[in-house]
Amino acid sequence: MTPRIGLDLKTIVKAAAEIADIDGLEAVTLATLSRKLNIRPPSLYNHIEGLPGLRKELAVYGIAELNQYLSQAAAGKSGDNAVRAMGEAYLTFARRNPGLYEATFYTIDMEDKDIKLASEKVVNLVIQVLQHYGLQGENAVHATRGFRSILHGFASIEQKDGFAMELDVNKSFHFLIDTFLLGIKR
Amino acid sequence: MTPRIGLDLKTIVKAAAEIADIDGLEAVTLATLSRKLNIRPPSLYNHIEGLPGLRKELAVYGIAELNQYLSQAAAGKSGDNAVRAMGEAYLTFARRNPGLYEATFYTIDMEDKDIKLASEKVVNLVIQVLQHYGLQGENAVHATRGFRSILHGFASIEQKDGFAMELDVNKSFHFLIDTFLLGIKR
DNA sequence: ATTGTAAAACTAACGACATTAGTTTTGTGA
DNA sequence: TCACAAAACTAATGTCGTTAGTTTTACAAT
Repeated sequence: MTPRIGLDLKTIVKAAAEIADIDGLEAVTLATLSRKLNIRPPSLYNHIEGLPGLRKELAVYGIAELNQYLSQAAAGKSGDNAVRAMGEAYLTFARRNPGLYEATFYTIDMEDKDIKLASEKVVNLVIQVLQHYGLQGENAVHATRGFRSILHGFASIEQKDGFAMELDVNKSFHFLIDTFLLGIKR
Repeated sequence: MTPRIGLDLKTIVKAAAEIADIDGLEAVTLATLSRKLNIRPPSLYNHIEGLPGLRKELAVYGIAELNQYLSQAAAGKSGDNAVRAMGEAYLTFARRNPGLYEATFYTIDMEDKDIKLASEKVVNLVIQVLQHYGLQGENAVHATRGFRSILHGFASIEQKDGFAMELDVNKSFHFLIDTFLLGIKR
């Protein structure tokens, strides 16, 4: 006896992502979300574990989406081409989904199994691409951490309007990726 | 006729910074802050313009503190030594003041005069240090943006416990700085 | 010492929010 | 048609930010 089907988690999380992208991550509340879905706030508790649960689901969804972007960008490429493509894809994702991107690193619990699993996929993808440079053992991890730092740092600062000057931001990004590629071939 | 003196802004902002560093930036509310200061929440409105105003003051204070760290680190040094010292100082600040550091880039209004002023000081300091490498015009700006991205990205990911593996985080940071220094000497 | 004054701190109240408890609705499978 | 379990609901509570209006209080001029 399968009981009635109401909202499903995917619909809820996507609605939350829309709010985050349009009005900012702070605007994602059980109140705004329930209004968008035409239900009363307590009904959400049938699907998520309160506001913290919603934020977690949003983070998992965002990390999975980011992984999609990166995988597709790197497919069929290697070396500098792959690295550049992944860099572009990362920035594109962050620009197209500012709120969802913010959710992927704001108030996330790294101990959580789902978060861990989704994150590992991204890390493994980057490690795989960087293997082309023949980095030995520890250095492969260092390089991966460095690449993530560069991408997140740039995307994050850009999102906060942190690049004050007029100068073309895309050029700055390419400069940074090139600097990384040069430095990595030590 | 100078009226009575109550709390001053510095005391308030420092108390807020303590809450942020101990319990996280989210825990900084007018309620928790007023409890810490032994006053009622509405009294805070005599000093700050609500919660948004408090967050702004916290950001300005944090950026100024960061600038202190960086200035002292770079004093008397140049080139790679200065860059490395600033990198260390940046990370040290973020580690010692996690909540305050987060406040420097979370919900900040870059249009705000005070925020702009404090930020420019940091940017100018970095530009000054990077001049040693003889970067021409645009490239100086690109390099500055890149350095900021690296530092913020690394500090931010580390703070969220984003570096899953056991491998020494400090080594990763040095690897990244070295990569940047190598790449910058193109 | 006394007193006026302006800032600072207060009480009271409101609306928005997350959350819990308990009730009603409803779709599906038997 | 009907049982039932999930889904959605109403009602209520406590916390928060904020506003309005009142009281307190320390300093400065008398």
